[in-house]
This record gives sequence, C-alpha cells and structure tokens, in this order.
Amino acid sequence: MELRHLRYFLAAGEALNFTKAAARLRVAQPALSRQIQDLEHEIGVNLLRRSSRGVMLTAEGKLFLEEVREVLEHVDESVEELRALARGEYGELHIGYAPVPTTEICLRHSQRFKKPCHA
Amino acid sequence: MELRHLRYFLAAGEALNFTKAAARLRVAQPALSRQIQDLEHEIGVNLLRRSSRGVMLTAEGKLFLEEVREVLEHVDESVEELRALARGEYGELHIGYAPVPTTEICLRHSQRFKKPCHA
DNA sequence: TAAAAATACTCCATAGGTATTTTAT
DNA sequence: ATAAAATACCTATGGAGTATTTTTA
Repeated sequence: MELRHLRYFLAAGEALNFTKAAARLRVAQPALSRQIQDLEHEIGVNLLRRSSRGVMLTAEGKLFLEEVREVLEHVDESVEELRALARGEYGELHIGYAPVPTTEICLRHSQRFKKPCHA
Repeated sequence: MELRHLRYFLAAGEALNFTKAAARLRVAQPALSRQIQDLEHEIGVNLLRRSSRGVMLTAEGKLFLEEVREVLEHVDESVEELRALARGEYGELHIGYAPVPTTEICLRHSQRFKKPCHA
C-alpha cells in the first residue's frame, strides 16, 4: 500500500464517481479504478459499491475514509512543520551565554517562539 | 511522496546505517540511498547527515522520524480496524426489530461489541 | 585500508494511457 | 441510449539490482 492508493481512495470516496474523481486527480479513469481494486484486494475488504449510476461507500469504506483523511492530513502537516523548522521559524531555542540579557536577545532569534523568554 | 519513502526513512533513522537498514528492508543499499535522497529533495530538507561511519539524524530528521512513526502506525491500525469491522467483530449494532428481545440476540451478532445492549 | 555511502548503468515491474466492452438505468 | 465502471492491451517511467567509485576515519 502506498499513499497513492489512499489519495485515490479519498478522491473517489469524496466524488462518489470514478470518472469525476479521476479528472480531479488528473489521471485516466481506468488507472483510478485499478488502483482502488488493488487497494481493496490488498486489505481484503470492499470499500465501495459500484453501479452504473456511480459509487457508494460501504460501512467499511466510510470508516476507512475518515482514517485516510487523518493520515493524509498528518503527512501534510508534518512536512509543513518540518519545513518551518528548517527555515528556523520554529523549534527550541538554546542560549548558553547571553551578555547583558534582555528580551531583545530572544526576539533576535525568532518571531514565533512559544515558550516565555527566561534569558 | 509515497509510504515507501517514509518506511525507508524510518528504517534508516532507526538503524543509523544505510547498509543495515537496507538489509532489514530486504532491498539493496543504493536503492535505499536514492529513495531517501529523493525524499529529502522533495521536502527540501536534510534529514540525515552522512559519514563513512554511518548516519546521524539532523534536528529536522528527529522531528520527522517521530511524525513518520505515527503516520505508519496510524495506517497499520486503520487497516486492522477495517479488517476487524469487515469480520463483524466490531462496530455499531443496529437492530430494528427483535421479537422477544433478550441479551442473546446481541451475543449472536458479535463477541466484542462495546456498547451495552438496549434491544 | 576498511567500511559506508554515492554514482553509473541496466533491467523490468507496474503505473498510467487509449480503446473497447460491459452493465444498469 | 446514455453514463459509468470494468477490461484489454500497450507504453514508458522510475524503482531496484549489480558493479564500481568516492569518502573519511
């Protein structure tokens, strides 16, 4: 299982229509269909009920859709948090030596530090 | 980004040695190296510091490793929960009609229902 | 020089595309 | 007859393997 399977399932579970979901994902409809078939086979559970009028979520599909939303959000948030840390906007501040300590020293390092300055 | 990148990073971040991590993942060492390079390029952050003695996590890498652990655990748990639901071991129980209702009716449906039976 | 990671290249598995068929309304 | 999903088949991207080079304790 890869994030692709989860992203595709999320799109299909929201659109409730493979053709529209595929368009939103910018892939062809059969590609989406097969990825979701593969996902269902791998986990061994039917997530969607197909018909010529579209798609319905099964009870299992409803549960999994919520989990998938959380997982994908968690991934996105983690990456954003990581980039913010790398830009130095966020994280712990370690000051070992501060001549004539004032709050100015803290402000020099970050606009967004969370803990109160004890320097 | 795919789960493969996260799984590989987790293995490398735990083993702190690409060769050993690759062995654990049952892939060749260059395959692991390239996937992690790709991951670092995609998110634009160095996660590991390489040396001929092995690997160190950067501050960013430490943070991300924790998030990745949670994400992968969440995925695993979701799938297990889903399979349990499909096996009928878990989930809500809806009874619309129950002639001569007794607790026996509830037990017939599930060994593991969580809510008390109100039938 | 030994141990580990990176690079070069080759191959192939599979994701994705197009065309078509099946299905249900 | 129409709209949607499934199937068949083909192509090609990129993931993974082997061999080799680079790097640094």
